[in-house]
Amino acid sequence: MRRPTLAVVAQAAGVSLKTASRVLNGEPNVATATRERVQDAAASLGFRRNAVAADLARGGFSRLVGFITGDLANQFYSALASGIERELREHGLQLLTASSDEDPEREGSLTGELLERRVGALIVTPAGADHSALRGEIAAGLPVVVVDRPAAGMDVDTVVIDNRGGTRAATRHLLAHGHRRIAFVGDEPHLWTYQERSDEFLATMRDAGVSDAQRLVRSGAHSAAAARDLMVELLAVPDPPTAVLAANNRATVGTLQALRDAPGGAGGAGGAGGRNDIAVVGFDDFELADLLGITVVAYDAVEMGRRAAELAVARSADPDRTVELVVVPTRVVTRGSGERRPR
Amino acid sequence: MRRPTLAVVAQAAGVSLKTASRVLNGEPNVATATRERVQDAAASLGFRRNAVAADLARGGFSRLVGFITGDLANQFYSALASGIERELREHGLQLLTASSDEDPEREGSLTGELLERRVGALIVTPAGADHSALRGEIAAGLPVVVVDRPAAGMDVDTVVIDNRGGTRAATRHLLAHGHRRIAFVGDEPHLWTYQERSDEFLATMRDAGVSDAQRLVRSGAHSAAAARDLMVELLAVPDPPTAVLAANNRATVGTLQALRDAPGGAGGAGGAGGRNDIAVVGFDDFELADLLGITVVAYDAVEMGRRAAELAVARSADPDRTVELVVVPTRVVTRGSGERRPR
DNA sequence: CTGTTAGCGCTTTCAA
DNA sequence: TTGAAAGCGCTAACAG
Repeated sequence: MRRPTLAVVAQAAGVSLKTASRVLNGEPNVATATRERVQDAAASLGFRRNAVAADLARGGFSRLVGFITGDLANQFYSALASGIERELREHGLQLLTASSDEDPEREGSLTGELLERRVGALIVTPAGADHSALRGEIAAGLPVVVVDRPAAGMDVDTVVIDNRGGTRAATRHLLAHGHRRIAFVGDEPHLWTYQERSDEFLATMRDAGVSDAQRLVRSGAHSAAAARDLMVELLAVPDPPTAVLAANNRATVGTLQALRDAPGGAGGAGGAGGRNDIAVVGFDDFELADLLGITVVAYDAVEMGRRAAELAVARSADPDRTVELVVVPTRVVTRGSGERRPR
Repeated sequence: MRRPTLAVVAQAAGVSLKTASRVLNGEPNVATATRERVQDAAASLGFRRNAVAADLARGGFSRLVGFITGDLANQFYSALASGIERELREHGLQLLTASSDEDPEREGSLTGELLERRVGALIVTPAGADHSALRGEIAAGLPVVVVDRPAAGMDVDTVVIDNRGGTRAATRHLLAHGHRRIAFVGDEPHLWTYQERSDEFLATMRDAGVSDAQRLVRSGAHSAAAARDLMVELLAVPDPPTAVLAANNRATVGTLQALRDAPGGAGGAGGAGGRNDIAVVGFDDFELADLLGITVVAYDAVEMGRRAAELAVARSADPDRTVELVVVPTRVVTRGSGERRPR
């Protein structure tokens, strides 16, 4: 597939290459007649400017922004991508996505590939703890924005959820409904978000005078299945919980499955479970939480992506601006499951 | 941010530009000593090859594949994107995504932008009916693959769901459980998927001896809210339905909301609704359908994306291969809601 | 208003 | 085994 070049268009229109360039880029100082001649030629030849060549000529940078994330099939990441893409588009930039599958090594090689593509900026949800590759690029002046988890020890623009605020609000919500025995079902303990959320949970419980909250804290709920197992176990401990704070959406699903399948409880037929006497609040909103009547800590993931892209654009424009930390607010959405009182 | 170029590396290594190029591209016929010298120089200078320049020199085509879709925040599309990206990566290609918001005009301009970026292929979920822009590109030799909906009147590689097969299976499933009064809640009537599904629904009903099935067919359920309204109305007609086929995931959600909020029925407390005597089968699987006990027609959206990317790659390799139509199979996943019998 | 002349960073002949 | 030179398609001065 051979496309007509600017030179061909220029020749067809009987003008110089530069004049054709001016017309096709909408630059001023071209006679109307000439302009039309060029436009006609371009149209009839089916000309499309070559953005690759243009970027190269302009100094080697493309109008592409890279986004390296865990997996686009995950709702949270795709919401981020959607927000990023929207914001970039406002600035005439395009989004280049790559999935790391949360594998630090893969993240490294993807970073390399995107850099070879000369992306103008990079947005990353860091999988690993080693950001040495990125550090070099940042030092070299590449605008980098980190989303969802901060990059330890790096002075870089960051967008994160208000994990502590959300956890505190959720915990207080359950406390306010009379619960004292509250379980916490969290993700892998090495994750930053786990640490933030579990820490704040314990602190809030302590402030409320519950000193042995640690007793009902569990980690490892990276999948719904794992969460279910954890919840099954929690239901069997002495002095079992009357309420649960599920610290991510898979934890919430697993928790609900365990409660549904649990024997005893107040009965009830619906999806809310066999143990629908136990209060549940989930971190992360999800489609159908409404239908299931699940109270959650919600936040706007699309907006998070948008803010990240905004930071990337801002830093491209001014490499010397001070590093910014954006904390996305959360809110408790009450839908019933979190308002049950202990019996 | 000024990056070292090949020329700089070559100079540092004391070789010609071409030799450096050979080394960095892993080409043969370079003395081992020379090779090492170049590699050292590249490493210490932090050299990264410029893929933009390389592609340009090689003939103007980038190793990028464009994906134009409705909205990445939509689960279905992001699953497609995930599958596409995975497959492309196998072939050393990168994914460039753009959201059209289902706006044909926007789709057109995005197509233009991606073409300017000289994508090597284009994967599209067509929003509009006018594919004239694409047609020209295809004629010019650009590999184009269409996903989810066929592009009317265009001879192009296509990946679609087995809409008719899935609908038939779902309808028969409900018929087999004794239902005759089955409602169909579908998307916007102008959508190809709506037509396929509603057509097949009516045909299957007719085959089963139900000639007035049209009576309970509704369209316009593009959002859950719209679907809910439609279902509320359906519950109020004379001889109301004893079962519902919700023809997309938003329709399913809305239907369930309407059933939950409906007065009367067999009672019950859970998310399955106040009218949990009415059977429900949804087209499209969704997270938590399991928890809600919803029977659905499921298919693998990630696999759809993968197949689409596969076709794009195949056509890039061989522009003259015959056009292919991939029909992704569906299966009925029984979870309870579709197995209720009419009372 | 319009054209000429150099590149951008790399690949690709074709020689040496 | 290595290198010199000529582009890829476009933009960016600087002249006319």
